[in-house]
Amino acid sequence: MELDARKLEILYAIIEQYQETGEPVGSRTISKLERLNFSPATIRNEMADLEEMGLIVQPHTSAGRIPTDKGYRLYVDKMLAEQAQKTEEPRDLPALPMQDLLSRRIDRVEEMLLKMAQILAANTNYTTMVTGPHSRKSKLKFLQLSPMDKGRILAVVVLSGDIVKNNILSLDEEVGNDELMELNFILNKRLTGLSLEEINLSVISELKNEAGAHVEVVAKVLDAVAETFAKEDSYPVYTSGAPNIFRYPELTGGDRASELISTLEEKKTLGSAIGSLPSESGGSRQDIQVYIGDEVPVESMKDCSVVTATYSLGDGVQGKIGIIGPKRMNYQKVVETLKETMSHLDGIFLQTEE
Amino acid sequence: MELDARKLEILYAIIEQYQETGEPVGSRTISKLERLNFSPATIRNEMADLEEMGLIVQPHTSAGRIPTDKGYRLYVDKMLAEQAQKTEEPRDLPALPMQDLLSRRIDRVEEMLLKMAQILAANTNYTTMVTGPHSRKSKLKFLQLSPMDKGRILAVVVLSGDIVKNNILSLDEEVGNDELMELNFILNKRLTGLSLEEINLSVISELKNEAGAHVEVVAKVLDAVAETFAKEDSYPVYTSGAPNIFRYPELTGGDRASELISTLEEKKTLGSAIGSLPSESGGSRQDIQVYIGDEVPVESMKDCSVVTATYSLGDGVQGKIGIIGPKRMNYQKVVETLKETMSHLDGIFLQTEE
DNA sequence: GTTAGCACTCTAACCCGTCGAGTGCTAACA
DNA sequence: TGTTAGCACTCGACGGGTTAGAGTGCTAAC
Repeated sequence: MELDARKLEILYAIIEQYQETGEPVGSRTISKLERLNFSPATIRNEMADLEEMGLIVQPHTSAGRIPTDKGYRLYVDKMLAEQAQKTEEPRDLPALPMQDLLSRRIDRVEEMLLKMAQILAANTNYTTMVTGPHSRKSKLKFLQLSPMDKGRILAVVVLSGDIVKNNILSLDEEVGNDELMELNFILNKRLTGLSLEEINLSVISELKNEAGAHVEVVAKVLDAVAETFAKEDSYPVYTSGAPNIFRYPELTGGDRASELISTLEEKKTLGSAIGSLPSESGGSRQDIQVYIGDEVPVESMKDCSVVTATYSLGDGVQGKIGIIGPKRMNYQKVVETLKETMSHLDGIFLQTEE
Repeated sequence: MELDARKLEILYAIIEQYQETGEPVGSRTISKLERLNFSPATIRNEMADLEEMGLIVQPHTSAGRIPTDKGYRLYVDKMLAEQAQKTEEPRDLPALPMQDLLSRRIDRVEEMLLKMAQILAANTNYTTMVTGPHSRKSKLKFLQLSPMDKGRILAVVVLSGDIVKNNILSLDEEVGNDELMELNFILNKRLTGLSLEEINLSVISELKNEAGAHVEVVAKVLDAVAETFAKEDSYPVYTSGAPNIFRYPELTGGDRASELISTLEEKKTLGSAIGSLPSESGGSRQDIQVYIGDEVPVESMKDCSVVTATYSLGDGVQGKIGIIGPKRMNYQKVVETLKETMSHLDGIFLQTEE
């Protein structure tokens, strides 16, 4: 079966119509379009072919057609190819209010990411998630021990990408102020610039030697450092716009809504599922992936599509932004919005890193 | 109309039955209970009286009865009074797995609160929210400036209650390491132990004098301190168990589910609504409040009940824990669980503050 | 290759009768 | 006087039958 230009036109028309209404699209509706001014009967013939090719289906006999995953895939691939062509976008989308993010003093990356998730959710009417920045290649930028109370010190650990984490350490022994300064110096000297793998036994034993009496402190600090590197909770996940799923009846039937909301609340699972998706920075500079239906690696999202982008803070530190919506989401708008967001982010980092 | 003991018994029986099933309760069901072994007709007479008193209603003619807000209120007040009586609880509830929290090194209060919300949600099958600790009387414990990159320094601000916040400050001028140490010393000397109100103009101008050339740094640090004190985002709100609302059909009909989830996602609004509830630590030591239906100060929760407890980290630093469920929630269990949680918390803080 | 016509199918909406749960009322009973 | 049995009544839930409308596939004509 040949997939000629007209069939494609019809497929796209069905997809776009279905995106708007969420209702199966009939032949009459299509035949009313200017660019496809044929009689319903003709359209029906073509639709039968499209169905045979597995691009559309009928939910039941005598209903209109809706696109299949395969149909969407065709549509999306075409669109992505076209987007790659035109380097300069007409940018007729309403500009995102990202200026806020830009102009604000960006002191905590995490806060900015949450804000970004919120803006994206509000603008797209889909659900968004952002994984915090992380990296295997991430390095220790510096660490700082400060006295707090009797018996407790504050250890601040900073990784590349400005990932900051505080740890309050309770000590059994008493450590004087000067000694703490000394420890600070030693620790930074030995550890700064190292990645997690590079902090091996030999480094540790050297450190312990130098630390002299304060082995306990060193051990606890190293724990804290390890924890900062560790995925488990230095891998925050921000979500926003969860209630948007209620806009799409096909996502809220049965227990689906409950399952989706649960998945979104379980940020750890979500983060590792989405965060570990490959970021094939192969071809284009813009690294945007589209997962449709069954392609989504999360069980409860098999009725959804997910569009992800990878952002990068330099030094190999990166994270993912995901937009989660119904399979009939407006891929075009989502992809463009994400691209725009990525350039904003680049702007911010050029400015910050300088 | 007299509200005698038997009427009360019947009311309680209706409430308890309705808690289990969520279905209107008929006279036959009640008459089958051992302690109320009367004929359905007798029960019906009593029920008619209870309805006249506004304690129960029929959703429609010829349906069973369900409790009104007023009915619940009576029930809850009675229960709270009884709880206040017996000082020693039999504690037949399954123990909460709070040991994890206790045994873990508590380095970040916020993390512990989130964990607590999760445990409570999992144990009660309701939705929980916890507002982060805050206080008008909160004091600056200490602050620490450290060099990060060229032109940027890390300012760590610690308030009483171990509220820690990081701020990355971008400076126009270059500040040497020794100068930074000096600034550190000056700032801590002047500011440690002060509350937000006490950091007034005279303190600030003194500081600026002492700082000499580095007025810019001082200004930015003060900004950072103010921000840490400020409610807006040092007032985090953690929620957990949002999907639990789907267990209760009366909360998910129509757009209610969507509105509830939205409210839970808008943590700021939620936090200020719940967080600003009075914590009348008047009578009992255990400060537990129950809000039923319309008493809940959040529009989208008028079909819910909310039970709150106030926790306190000493030094006037406190926050709230809220449990959100249907009006037919198991108040008894929720109140007891909250009480247990509060004693756990007390345990943790006695240990920490020591 | 396109179109009009037609018979067919399926869903959604509606009506209607039935069933069962539950009520209120009354009259009889202890 | 409080309790109970009996009875007529009401209402929601359920199932079946009908109808209206949307949309299809097929065939024959253009």
